Amino acid sequence: MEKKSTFELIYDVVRQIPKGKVATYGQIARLAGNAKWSRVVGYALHANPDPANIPCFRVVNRFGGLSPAFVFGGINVQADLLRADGITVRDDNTVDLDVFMWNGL
DNA sequence: TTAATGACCTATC
DNA sequence: CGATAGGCCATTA
Repeated sequence: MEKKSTFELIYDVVRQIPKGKVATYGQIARLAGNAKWSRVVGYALHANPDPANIPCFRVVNRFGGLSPAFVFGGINVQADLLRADGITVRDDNTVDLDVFMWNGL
């Protein structure tokens, strides 16, 4: 039943995000293979069927701002998780992409 | 089945 | 340089 759907590709990229770094939807979409999956990427993370291996909290938009709706338990929790990874989360739940934007190994 | 929406980005004027 | 518009894929109703 699983045939490597777009979600799998997106999850695969998100899973490659190293600790202490964050990736953007567009970047993930690009690494996934198509730079137009940006929307589907957000959808995939929104579905987040495997939050255990899909740290959506490490995924931020182009502005470095986290999502308005978190699934792990609370958006403020995400900021805490990012901080636990050594990431600097701003007061507005924004991350410094200039320092943590994952290059995409 | 069709239609509409969505945690977005990129390109162009 | 700055701002606007459009587009693309998948999911859900």
